[in-house]
Amino acid sequence: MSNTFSDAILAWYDKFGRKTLPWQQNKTPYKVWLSEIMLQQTQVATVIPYFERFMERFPTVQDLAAAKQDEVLHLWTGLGYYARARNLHKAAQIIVSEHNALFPTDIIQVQALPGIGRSTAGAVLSLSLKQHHAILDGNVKRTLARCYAVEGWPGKKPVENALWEIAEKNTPDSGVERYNQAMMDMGAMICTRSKPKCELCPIEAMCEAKAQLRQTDFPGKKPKKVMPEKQTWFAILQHGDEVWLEQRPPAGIWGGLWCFPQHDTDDLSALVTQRIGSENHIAKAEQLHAFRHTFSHYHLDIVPIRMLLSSPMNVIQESGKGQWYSLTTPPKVGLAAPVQQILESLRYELNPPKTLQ
DNA sequence: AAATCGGGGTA
DNA sequence: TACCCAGATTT
Repeated sequence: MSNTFSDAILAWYDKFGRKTLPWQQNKTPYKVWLSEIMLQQTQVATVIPYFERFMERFPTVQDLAAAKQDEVLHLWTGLGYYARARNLHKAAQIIVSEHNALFPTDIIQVQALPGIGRSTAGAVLSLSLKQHHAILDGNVKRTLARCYAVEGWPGKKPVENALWEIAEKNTPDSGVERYNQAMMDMGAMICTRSKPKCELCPIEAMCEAKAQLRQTDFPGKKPKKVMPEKQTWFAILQHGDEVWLEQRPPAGIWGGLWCFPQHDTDDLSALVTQRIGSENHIAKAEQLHAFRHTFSHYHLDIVPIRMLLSSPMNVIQESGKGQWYSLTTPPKVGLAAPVQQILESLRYELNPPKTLQ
C-alpha cells in the first residue's frame, strides 16, 4: 500500500540515499547477505574493505562453503563477532548441500539459515530481488519508534511487535528495495541515536517525537543492571617464538576461537602439568600485565602467566585441538580479542621496533 | 563508562 | 514464548 510516509521516504532516497556501495552494484542475494551480516555489527566505512576482500576470496557461495572455517574466521579478524562468521560459513554449506548452491528465494527457507532472522531475511530478499518484505533493524526501530512515539524498550516483545506492525504497514507495494535501503540510510544519516538531524528529515512534519520534543526518549532504553566481575588466568606456554594455543569449544564465550589454556583460579599447576607432563620443564614463570576485558554483561579480569619452556616439547593433549602458534609467522586463525592483545605484546617484546636515536 | 545490535540458545 | 547471551565499537 502506498502512503505519505513511504512517499516522503522514497523521494528522500532518490535525492540523498546511498546507491554506490560495493554491495549495491549488480546486486545478488549472496552479496547483499554478506553485506547485511557484516553491517549488523560494524559501520559502512569499516565494512567496505572486508566486503571486498571476502568477495575476492569467495566470489560465490560455493567458494565460501568449500573454505576451511579457520580461513573464514581469519578473513573476519578485526570485524569481531565471530559467531556471525561461523553462521555465515555454516549457512553457505547448507545452501550448497540443500539448495543446489542457489541462495533460496523463499523467505521461510532464508530465515531457516543460521544467522538469518526475520529482518535480515527481509532485507536480503527485498534489496536484491525486490520481494515485498518489511525490515526492522536498529536504524528502522529507532526511526519508527520516534515517528510514532512507541514507548518502551524494543527488546520487549510487545514493543517489538508494535514496531513490526508499523514497519509492515508503511512498506510500499512498489519500490520496496529503495524504501528499505532508505529506511536504513535514514537511521544511519538522519535519525541518529544522538543529535538527530530533524531539520534534514523528510518526515519531520509527521514525527510524533519531534512534535513533543522528545526525540531522545525513543526508543526506550534497556533496563540496566550491575555487571558481575570475574577473574581468569591464562597459561602462556612459550618456547622461542612459539606459544601454545587451544581451540575453544564451538559454543559459549570465544566459541571456536584460539585461546591460551585458561583456568578460573591462580593455581595453574594442574592445567600446566596436564599439558607438559611436569612443571620441571618450566625454566621461568612470570606474571604479565593483568587487564580487564569487558563483555556486555560482565567484566573479566585476565591475569596472564607466562612460562618459558626449557626445551621444545610435544604438548600432551587430553582433548580438543591445539597448536604451537608462531608469533613471527602467525597461522591464519581466529583469535579472541584479549588473546590477540597478548600476542601483540609478546611479538613486540620479541621484535621491538628500531627506535631513532 | 555506557549504550548499542540481530539472532541463537535456553528456561 | 520471553528472556539472556556473546563481542566490540561508538558516544
